[in-house]
Amino acid sequence: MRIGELAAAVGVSTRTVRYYHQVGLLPEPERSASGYRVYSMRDLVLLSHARRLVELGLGLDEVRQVLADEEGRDLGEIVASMDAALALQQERLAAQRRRLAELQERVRDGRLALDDLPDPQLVEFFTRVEAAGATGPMARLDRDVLAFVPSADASRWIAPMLPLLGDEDYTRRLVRMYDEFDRLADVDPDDPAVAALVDRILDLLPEESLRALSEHDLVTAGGEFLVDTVIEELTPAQAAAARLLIERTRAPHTVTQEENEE
Amino acid sequence: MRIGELAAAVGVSTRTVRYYHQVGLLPEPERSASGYRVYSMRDLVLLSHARRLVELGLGLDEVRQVLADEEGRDLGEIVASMDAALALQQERLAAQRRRLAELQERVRDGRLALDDLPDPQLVEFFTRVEAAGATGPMARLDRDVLAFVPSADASRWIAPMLPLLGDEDYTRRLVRMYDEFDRLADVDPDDPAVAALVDRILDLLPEESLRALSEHDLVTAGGEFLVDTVIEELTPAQAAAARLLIERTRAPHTVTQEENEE
DNA sequence: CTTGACCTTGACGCTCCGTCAAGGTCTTGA
DNA sequence: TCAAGACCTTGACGGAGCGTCAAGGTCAAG
Repeated sequence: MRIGELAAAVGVSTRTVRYYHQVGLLPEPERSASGYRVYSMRDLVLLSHARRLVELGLGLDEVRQVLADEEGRDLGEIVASMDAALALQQERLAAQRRRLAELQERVRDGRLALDDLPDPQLVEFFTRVEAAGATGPMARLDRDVLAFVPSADASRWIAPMLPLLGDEDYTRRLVRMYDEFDRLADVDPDDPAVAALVDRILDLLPEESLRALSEHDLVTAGGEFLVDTVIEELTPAQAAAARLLIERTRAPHTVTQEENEE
Repeated sequence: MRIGELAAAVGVSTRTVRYYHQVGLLPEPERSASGYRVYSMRDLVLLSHARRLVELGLGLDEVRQVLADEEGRDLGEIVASMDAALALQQERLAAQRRRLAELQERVRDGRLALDDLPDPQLVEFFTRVEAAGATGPMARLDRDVLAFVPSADASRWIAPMLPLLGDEDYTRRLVRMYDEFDRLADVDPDDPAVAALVDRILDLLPEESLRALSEHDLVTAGGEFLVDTVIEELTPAQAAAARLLIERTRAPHTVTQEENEE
């Protein structure tokens, strides 16, 4: 039997057989006068045994060990650990399919799949706010941040605002807020418009949102760097506003003016 | 944000991020004066979105397509086909675990895991025959052949002999048969011992086995080459015996002498 | 100023083979 | 008998998704 026949009989390629010789998984057989490999039934059995193990998922070196160990004693252990690994994979697969189903659902009814917010409440919030006209850089940045922050935190922050979106006037003011933040871009950091905007924001956001933000804020949620990164993307005046906002939410926000002396 | 922070935030290595740039999965960000890559929140969101898709099992080029399609319209299709693929994987996993469980069982009680016969009846047959002393080359070859032939065929051939193994005398004669086949090695192909052994074998094997062998013989079961290969492993006299045996089982074996004029 | 933690590009390694390439060999049919 | 076509040989590269040096340059802290 030559290599092609052997390979065909077991259902692998000749390259595979040669590779198995190369890595010592199968013994090199005798050669014919012309240098061809000549195989026997023994090789056929060895190869098909090896393939069974490979197809069960063992790596080639594990197979080599099993084939080398005339007893194959610890094959039991190997199999047991493989089974454990498979069970774990099954769980992961099931979890993946669950997530896929979720994603599928989101793709179907809400069409924003790309920027993939981690929570349906966030999706709803930004869908509505963007529909109302908040499409500038600051709205985008806000959305990006919320897409990254753990969704439990983010929704604690956003959820209290959802009912308010029924009020058209409120929504308009939210949009204006984003808008004014954008327009802060070219302003001087010491301009009173900065503090004024922060005041308006503190006024606009529901208490619960502010409390959620202060208790579990960006620093503890996303790591220190997150705040820094966000602020670095802003112009100086915008950065000043952001820092001020954070500081004011951290202190009980009812006590606003006394503590801030800068 | 520099590459290390970005990577840590998303939970990948810096090498991964650079690789994603290299393959165009993520846009190269701005560089600082010193050449460091500087990332923004946008990149953070893009990367973590990409990772979600990768962890769901998409290949990197699929992820690139999804990210490139700003709309991501056919993401629905992709997700659907992925789900199908996952379902298929789940089935395969389940099947693998079943096979693993079988193997585990075989490893536990019958310890012959190495030569891994495909059928418990074959295992029993050879366990008993070898225990009775058939350990020579011919017995080994027979086992190898049976290990390779589809197990349904092989067991149709072997099963009728199992009950006979209860008879010690019968078993002894089986062992002698293997033995004599081995001792045919150095004999001349024309020696009358060849035909004599074949007669004894035909006499010894149960009719059902012979019928199974003739109806569904090695040629149709394992392919032409199998017979040739086996015969090439034998000495001339053994080969002659094998050929004679095959021929005699093919013809109704009750009519033995008349047809064979060679 | 030195250390140590980062960053840069470039290159090789890993698994399990697939896929040429550049030959030599065997079988078959005209 | 000779050519064609199917096989065989070794050797080398490719590839998916990064890990892991190597040989430098940068940055913050002590």
